[in-house]
Amino acid sequence: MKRKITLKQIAKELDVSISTVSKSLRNSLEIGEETRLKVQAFAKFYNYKPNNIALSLKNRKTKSIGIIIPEIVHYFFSTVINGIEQVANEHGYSVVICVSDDSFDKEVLNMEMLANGSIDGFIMSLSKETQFKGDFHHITEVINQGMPVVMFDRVTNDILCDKVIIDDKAAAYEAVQSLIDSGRKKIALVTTVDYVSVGKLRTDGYEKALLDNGLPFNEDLIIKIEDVNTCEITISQLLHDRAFDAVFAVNELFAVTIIKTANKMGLKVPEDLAVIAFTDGIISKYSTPTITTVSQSGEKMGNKAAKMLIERIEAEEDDDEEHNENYITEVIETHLIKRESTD
Amino acid sequence: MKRKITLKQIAKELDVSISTVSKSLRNSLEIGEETRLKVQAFAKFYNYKPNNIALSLKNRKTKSIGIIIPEIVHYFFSTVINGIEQVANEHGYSVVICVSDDSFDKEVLNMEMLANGSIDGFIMSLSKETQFKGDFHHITEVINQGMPVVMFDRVTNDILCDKVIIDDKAAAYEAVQSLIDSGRKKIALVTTVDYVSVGKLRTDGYEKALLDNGLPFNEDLIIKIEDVNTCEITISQLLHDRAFDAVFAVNELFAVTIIKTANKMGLKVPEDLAVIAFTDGIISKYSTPTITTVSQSGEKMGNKAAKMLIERIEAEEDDDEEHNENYITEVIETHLIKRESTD
DNA sequence: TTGCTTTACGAAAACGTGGTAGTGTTGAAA
DNA sequence: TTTCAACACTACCACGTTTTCGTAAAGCAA
Repeated sequence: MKRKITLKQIAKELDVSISTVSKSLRNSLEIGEETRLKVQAFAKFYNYKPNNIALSLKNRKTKSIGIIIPEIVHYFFSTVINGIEQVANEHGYSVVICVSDDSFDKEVLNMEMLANGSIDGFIMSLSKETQFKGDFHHITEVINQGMPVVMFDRVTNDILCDKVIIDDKAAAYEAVQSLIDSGRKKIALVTTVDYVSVGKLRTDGYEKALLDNGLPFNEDLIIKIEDVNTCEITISQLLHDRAFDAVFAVNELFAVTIIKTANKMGLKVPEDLAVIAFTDGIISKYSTPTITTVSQSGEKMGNKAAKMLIERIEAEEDDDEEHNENYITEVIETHLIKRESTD
Repeated sequence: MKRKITLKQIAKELDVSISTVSKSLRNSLEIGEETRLKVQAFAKFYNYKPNNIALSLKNRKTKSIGIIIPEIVHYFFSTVINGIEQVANEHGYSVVICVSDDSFDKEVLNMEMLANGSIDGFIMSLSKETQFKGDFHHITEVINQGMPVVMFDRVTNDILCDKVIIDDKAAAYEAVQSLIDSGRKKIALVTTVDYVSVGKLRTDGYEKALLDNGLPFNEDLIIKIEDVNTCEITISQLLHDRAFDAVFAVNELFAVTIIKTANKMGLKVPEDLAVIAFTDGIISKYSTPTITTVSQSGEKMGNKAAKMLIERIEAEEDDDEEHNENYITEVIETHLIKRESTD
């Protein structure tokens, strides 16, 4: 077991100075050819690689970016990570991932842990609890320290930074409109609790689509679910009353649960009940029937977010203390993927 | 925008030496109370936090662990990451994630990138290509440098290190046995190509269960699939011939595809065809019918792997250059989760 | 020989930290 | 008065790099 070799050890072994070794390896003309080649050969033999940590300290750049997300066992978030990782890798960056578990405290802790020099910038999606509390001091702090932050999906207007989102309202509008176009009149919305930003926006789009089509906006048809386990009971109640003939669910887990509940009650999808889900995940593709969804390319979001962050990071290098704050919000396109759960 | 404050800056500002500041903050008795409190107040005000990079360099410990996996948009792997992250977080470690994309080159590149001081140890699952090539020099190299490595799920006997696996053979045996117990005679195995270690082991278990029960082992009933898209065609052909009445699939994607194919052909699951899948994922829970699976707790594997790695890392600190090489292989328990796809 | 330029290398600082060893002052005991 | 300990703090080193500056030796012209 030989620990990794350092410049110092090479220098000692070859009886030259550290600087000579360093320069030889970077092919500096300052060093005579003989010495240079000797050093290079030696370094190659011992498989010398510069120590990243030392480089980070010197350059004040870690070449790694931090990702803070609410969950990782989650189709959408893992596609985003995938997207980030691709771009990061292309640019020689590593990604450090922290899971907030939708907890405010964990989010803060994780950010503090990474903010002390471990990374060059953050890409994050807010935890539910953070959105609920509306407390973003940890993010402000990081930004004030000059560390770039890009938020995606679950964002907030209270923080000025680059953002990557989808037009949740428009996407919801489009989905509901398509249900209306196929003749549905009583469309339910199954959503999360209000403080999750995207839930709110999707609700807005739902409402607008109804009103624009002269349909009544009925509060009773908005079903707010905190936990997917309580979903079934609520749904079956309403289905029993035949209160709606179509449903727009803000995620595919809700959607598949609704379909299963409907099936149990002898209702057929899509004949008796049309279903559209937000977020195109793996369940929608493989459930029976397959589910019509609003696609929301996590990979694209990740790509874009990583590009924006790296651009910021590398811009800072040049301008040095001169970062211009014209933050941009990128909107990723969505489209409706029609499958069997609608007609 | 104020950059993070350092000991040096505090020292300068308060006109004391850097050591005084450092000691004051660590509550050393060497420093008089007055100075100590003054420094602490100042540090608190400017929100001083020691720089992680400098600490890493000094301590030769990064407090982060590297994860190399073939895919991230993958239920099993993401649960493993989740498990690792939990334990890592508890112990004050961060996780750096690299995706090999099942490519040998990427795996090597990623490992090299992280091995130069960025992390204290690896947790990894081999890429398909690496298993195919049988080239593990990059791993040996890392281990020789004294960096602990824990492999999980897709492992190899050619590398000596700690491992976390499930007993693929026994689990497959159990699944097939349960199909036999329910009266099935013609059981097909839908698996991946041979070089993936787990695929091989599961095949072995399948074969043993058949032979132990006096059933013929028929090569024709082993369906090797490289790409899930080709699955449907092959399957429908065999189903058409009524060649089998039960199927054991090595992953849930294969299983759900088989069920859908069977349904299209008018076959009923489980009446006409019983299905068991390896790896309990989200699809099995939500497909129709829900799928009986061999649960393989990724989270537990992640927990265990992280614990083993951190133990190694922190053992090295003490023994220093004295690591004992009695590597262990931890076998995580599996069990059959019976759902609707079997009777 | 003197003075100047090249060549080829070395010393040292810097990045931020933390521990060990050292230093100077004060007060009290011998 | 001398000596010694306690106190309060500073100096210095190491971690591994890169880079700037310095300089000795050699070569060359005058």
